[in-house]
Amino acid sequence: MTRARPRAARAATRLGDVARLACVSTATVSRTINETGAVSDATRRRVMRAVNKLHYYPNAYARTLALGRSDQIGLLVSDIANPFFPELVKAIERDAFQRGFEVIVAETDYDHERLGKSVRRFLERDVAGVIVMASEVDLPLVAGLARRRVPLVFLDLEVTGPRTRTVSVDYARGIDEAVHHLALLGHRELAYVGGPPLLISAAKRLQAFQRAAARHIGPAAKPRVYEGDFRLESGLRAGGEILASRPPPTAVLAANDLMALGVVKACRAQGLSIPRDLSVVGFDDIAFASLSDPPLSTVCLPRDELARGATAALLQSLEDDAETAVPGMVPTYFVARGSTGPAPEASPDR
Amino acid sequence: MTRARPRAARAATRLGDVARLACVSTATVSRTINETGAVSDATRRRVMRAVNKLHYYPNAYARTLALGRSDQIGLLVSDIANPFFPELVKAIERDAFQRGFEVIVAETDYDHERLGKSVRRFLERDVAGVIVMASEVDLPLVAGLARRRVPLVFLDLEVTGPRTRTVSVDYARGIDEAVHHLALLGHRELAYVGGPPLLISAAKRLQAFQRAAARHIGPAAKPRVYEGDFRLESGLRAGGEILASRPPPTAVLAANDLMALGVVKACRAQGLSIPRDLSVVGFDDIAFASLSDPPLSTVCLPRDELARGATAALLQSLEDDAETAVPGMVPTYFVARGSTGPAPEASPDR
DNA sequence: CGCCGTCCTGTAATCGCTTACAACGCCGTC
DNA sequence: GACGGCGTTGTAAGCGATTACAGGACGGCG
Repeated sequence: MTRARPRAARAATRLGDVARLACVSTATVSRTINETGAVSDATRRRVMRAVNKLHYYPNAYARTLALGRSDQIGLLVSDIANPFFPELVKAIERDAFQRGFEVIVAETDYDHERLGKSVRRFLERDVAGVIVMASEVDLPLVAGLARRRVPLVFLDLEVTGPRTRTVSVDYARGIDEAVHHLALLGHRELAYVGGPPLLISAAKRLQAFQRAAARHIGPAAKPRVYEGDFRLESGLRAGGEILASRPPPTAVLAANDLMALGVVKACRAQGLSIPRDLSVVGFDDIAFASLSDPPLSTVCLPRDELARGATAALLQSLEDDAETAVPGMVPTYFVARGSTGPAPEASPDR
Repeated sequence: MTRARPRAARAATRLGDVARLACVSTATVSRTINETGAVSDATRRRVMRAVNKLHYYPNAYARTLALGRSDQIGLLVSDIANPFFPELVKAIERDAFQRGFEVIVAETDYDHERLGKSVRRFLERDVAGVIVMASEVDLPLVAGLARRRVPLVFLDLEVTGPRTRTVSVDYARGIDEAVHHLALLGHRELAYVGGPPLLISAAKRLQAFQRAAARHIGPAAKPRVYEGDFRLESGLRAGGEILASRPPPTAVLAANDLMALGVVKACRAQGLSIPRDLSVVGFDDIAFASLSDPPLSTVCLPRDELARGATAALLQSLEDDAETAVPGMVPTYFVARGSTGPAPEASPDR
């Protein structure tokens, strides 16, 4: 258990120490360091010398407390081990840093309890705003943030409310391109590996897929849909089921690259060749999509644009208090690589 | 620039508000919430009701300031977009959380200035300790932390000093296994793609490689060494150079998987087949090593063990003030997959 | 020479929480 | 009935910064 951790023994030097050494008041030291208020050259030099001599640096907690604001923004993601996220985190941190903010990253691990803890942590830290890129958000928790009037930005999740902005993803375009590509290659029997149906982003991807299938394959097409959880293993499992199904589909589209790679792995395990026996399309275009075996055809969701949209939207919320939420929209587009090819000649029946 | 951000308008409810509503003193509320000190049942209930009614949560900054400690530990990594790191971060966060600590992750991006900023941030946050897994550490910065008597744990970097512990990596074993494996397959001309030579971890890997080559190929073997920077692009570049060299090597070992995948990509770009034309071995065993084309033979550096070793070492530093640093040692081992095969029959000359 | 504005600096209140210390009520004991 | 101890609660002094406000020095001007 966590108990009785003692007050830290190491005593950092404080503003007062610097003040004493420089023979000035703490107010003057503060003004010098923060360049707020006039300080004579001679004094400034004296103070700076003391600062350097004592290796002083301000205590962030005291500073935040006195200032009444933290210049931190929270970023809530599902799973940093999913390679989609580090790239996003990096891009957001870069953007935020330039504007004078620091990012606290919290991970939900697709788990409601952890989500709750993360939100609480954000509140305790008094974040200036929160960017959410995790589908498993529930409303009570959003309410917690809204009550504190914390501006929110949802990525790929159309949540509306005061001080709430949205950067959404145009799934339709990229997925439509992908299905069109498959249709042109002669595929008629498609399968789809989706995310947890309760996740809105998963539902939207599925819907985009079904519309595209109806359009490009035909309204009677009833592609089979398998349920995954966005992790590789679930793609592997779904891949096994897909290969066992009759008639077997000739192409599979997965709701993210990890699951698509899982399907690929399942095929390899059965000695099948991609794209000869099965075409596979992923979603996200993570860095490894282009390195897999074979390079994965996928729908690219550009991280940089998402990040830029997110920080822009959040800062807009912070500056204007205006409720004029201009929703951002990030496009997606299909990238053809090696995992898609012509449909096999004969399908068993039909 | 960052100026004149106003004090936040949203007023959070404070301890005092709860106290007033519950008709008790702030001391009692604090004792109730933190379960420190006796509080009668009736009072506790009254306080908790007020807490819930007001949606109160404590202000982390004030709390930290009053407590004089932060229960945060710093984690310094080079690059979270390198897939080796998220897994490590995750494992460390899990471990630390169980022991009541929170992790602040800072990224150096292989850059000294950012390293400096990160260290300063740690100091301003008064972290209880720091775990470092980034090779580009320079001593002045370590000194900054040491001066504050902050316990340090270095992963894969034998830094000695007071309150400094080390978890090191036994490169020799895995790399020796890898080279032995290549030698058994008949390879005689090896090439190596290393990291920046100034990075100690890169130097150690190289040294382990050279020793292994001398042992398994012969003391006269002079494998060519190419310099990369641990990023995929540098492997791609090195791969190009390797393929252009005469006589071409028959096997390449890279100092991490990303560069190895770069080499693979370079081969594919030239229409060469792996492992028929060239065997490639990586290092780290990131999740995608097993999914690349072909699955990458690599030396596994187990993240979980590294994380466990790190948190264990840090907590030991925090609890005992003893200087009895028991250095941890994490093994590495070779994993044969599809990117290594028999050496091509005829080599052009010799 | 007195007054006033400008610059610089110091005093002290404040941010929200923890906690040492003191006070109080209640019981059981001698 | 006085006293000591225990359990509960309140008072107020920090934690280390920021900053409103006041004061002092200095120079220019009438």
